[in-house]
Amino acid sequence: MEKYLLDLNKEQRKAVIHKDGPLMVIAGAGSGKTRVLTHRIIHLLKEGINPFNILSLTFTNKAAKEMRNRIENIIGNSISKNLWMGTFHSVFSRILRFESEKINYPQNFTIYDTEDSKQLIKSIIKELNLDKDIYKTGLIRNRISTLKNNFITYQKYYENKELALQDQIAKRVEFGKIYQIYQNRCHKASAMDFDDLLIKTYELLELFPDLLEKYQQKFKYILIDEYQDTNHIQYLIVKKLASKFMNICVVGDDAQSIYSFRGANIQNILNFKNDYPNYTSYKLEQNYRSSSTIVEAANSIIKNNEKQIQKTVWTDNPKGEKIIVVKTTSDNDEGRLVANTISEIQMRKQAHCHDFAILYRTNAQSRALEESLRKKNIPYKIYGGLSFYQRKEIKDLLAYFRLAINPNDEEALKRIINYPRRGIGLTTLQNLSLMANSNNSSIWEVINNLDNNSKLNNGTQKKLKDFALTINEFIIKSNEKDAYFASEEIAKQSGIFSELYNDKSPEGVNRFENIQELLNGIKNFVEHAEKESNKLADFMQDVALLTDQDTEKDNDFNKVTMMTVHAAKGLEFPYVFVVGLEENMFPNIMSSESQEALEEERRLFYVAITRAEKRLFLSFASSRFKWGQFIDSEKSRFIDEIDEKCLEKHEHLPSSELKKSKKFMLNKNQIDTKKYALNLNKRRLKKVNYLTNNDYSDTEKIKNGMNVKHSSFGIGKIINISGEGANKKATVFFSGIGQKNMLLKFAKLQIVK
DNA sequence: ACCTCAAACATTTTT
DNA sequence: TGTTTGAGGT
Repeated sequence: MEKYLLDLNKEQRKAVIHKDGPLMVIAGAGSGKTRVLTHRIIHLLKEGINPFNILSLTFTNKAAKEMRNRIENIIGNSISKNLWMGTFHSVFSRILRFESEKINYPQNFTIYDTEDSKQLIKSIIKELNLDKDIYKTGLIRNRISTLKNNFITYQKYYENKELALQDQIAKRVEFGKIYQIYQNRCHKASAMDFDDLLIKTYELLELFPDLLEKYQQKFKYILIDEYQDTNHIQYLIVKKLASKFMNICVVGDDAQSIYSFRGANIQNILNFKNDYPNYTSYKLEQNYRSSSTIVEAANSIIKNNEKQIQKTVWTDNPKGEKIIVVKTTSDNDEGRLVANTISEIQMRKQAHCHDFAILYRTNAQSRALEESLRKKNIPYKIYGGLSFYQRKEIKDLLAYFRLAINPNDEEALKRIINYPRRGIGLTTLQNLSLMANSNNSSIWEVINNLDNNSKLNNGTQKKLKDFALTINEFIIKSNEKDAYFASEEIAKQSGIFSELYNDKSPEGVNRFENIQELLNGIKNFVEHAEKESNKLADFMQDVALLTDQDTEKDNDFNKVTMMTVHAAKGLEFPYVFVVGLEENMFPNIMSSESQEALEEERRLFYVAITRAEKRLFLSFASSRFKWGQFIDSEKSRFIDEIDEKCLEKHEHLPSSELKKSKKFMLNKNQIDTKKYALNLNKRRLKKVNYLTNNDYSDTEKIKNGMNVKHSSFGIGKIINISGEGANKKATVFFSGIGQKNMLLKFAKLQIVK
């Protein structure tokens, strides 16, 4: 037997060497799902299948990368690099760029991220003069996205009475109009949102039989990871592609389907047998990851769900220690508990930071945990939240890049037309937008073809012409020079570089460093790219599809991982903390209405605890700080669903500094109301301070040359005074920060002698 | 056009 | 509690 088949168990091996035809692998948590996929691909290659004929779709870029690496290690880079491997979105965007003219898009189309989509919807709602309290941008975007994921275009929406009725009930009668305009504007901007990448691919295959034939021939073997999380449109595409050779292999676990909010349809995996009647299926039920206690606990939870494919996950692993469940008084207390436990285990067992993960239901929970870890000097990394590419300064610079590649990109243009300041304000932009809409062109086309427009005064026209000149130069540079050269030029000439360089505040310095990091990344890209594909457009192709996990830095290696349970899917850690196990939190309040939603929360919890290899810690707080006040909370029902004999329950006694006020601890409500009152008082005090300051401040006494103290900037020197009375202003120089103009009325400056 | 502060608002998960 | 929006002033 070949070496690569030796380290597989019987079932795994059957799945790997299965001949042609539809194949479904139901893989329980920790049962070696990725191993089966990679080995199957290796097996196909060994059997002489051309790597160009294999399409492997994963859920994240990271998973794709990891698979490619594993395959490369066994079979070599020259073969593995030719595999089609990536997320649905990245693979299909590549195909769409290749075939773009067929669907009437330029090759350099932009990919709008969620924020771009929201901004566009916001402007459409404004232009239509609709009530923004009824038409909430987030909701509208979600609805459009859900419709698209179910392959309901705006045309189909108009034909569907039931959907129209839903919107009538929600008093959003203009929804269809917004959807239609949104779609047209995206097209006019040569932009696609995430969902378009799927829809347009399907349309491409539907409208052009020759293309369908071409890609069916190309992708003779199709493998799909995390099949339980595919949505309807993905399902349709795959079905079309696979319909000729039927060599489709799907791997998944219905018990880990957690993305229904994104349109994932658990029916896809449950109905596989109907779609492909002559299918074969294997079940991987042996768990290699977790202690038997953890496996048993996981089983006891998931059996509460009604809808599922029957399977029994078991393990040969030792029993291990019991799962610790701890009740804490507050979210901060929970944070301290986690931090203390981590450092304790680290000392006793010589575990490394990267052995630990803290998982939570919502991103907002990271704050309290972060604070506790910082206090204990435990290094950590947070995934999710604001990723590198989402930061303002990065998005600003990227917007210039986007414009250089596709000047019709409306959202990019709006973002930077007045950043850095060049005196093109809201009124001008509104005018431009109106003109663009009326002659059905893009804003850029209006700006680029200005000839003595009567609606704009001469000064404004001059500014716009200058802007057009700049962008046109960027277009030329990005076409002619390599990505690094072009991006550096753009960073400098746009004014972003100096804008950030001159900001010497700590945040400003950080922003400047981020810009440099981006440029370094581009430099790296150019050094590794082929000559013919080292342009800025090549670099920008996938940027919108990158996430936090794809940009891991080297120095992030030995750190405690903090992430949402969703983000933890597919990962494993020796020690796992699942925090915030409270009703309305986990299960989340948004999911409490329906049985289906609750079952999904349960699957999410199942995913959470099956991440753990050795030890699992569950915690909940009886009170949590939210929206500026303490909210009482109850233990999550999921804890009670776990088999008692797997658990060891504790109540966490707060650390020493709180023990001093022990008498308050007798009644948690008491301490909460106390804290709350204290907080209120603080706020009131702030207000009073502000008022009194107004009356008795040193406003009148402050003179040029004096040293003053500011609450956040520290000591500075007055270098200029202007205005009188309430409008009296001072220019103050703070060392290390720079000059600031401030109204004395508000600045609360104290004279320093 | 730009700047500032206070009021209003908001948290589910993400390619 | 943080962040975004809007009013009102320059």
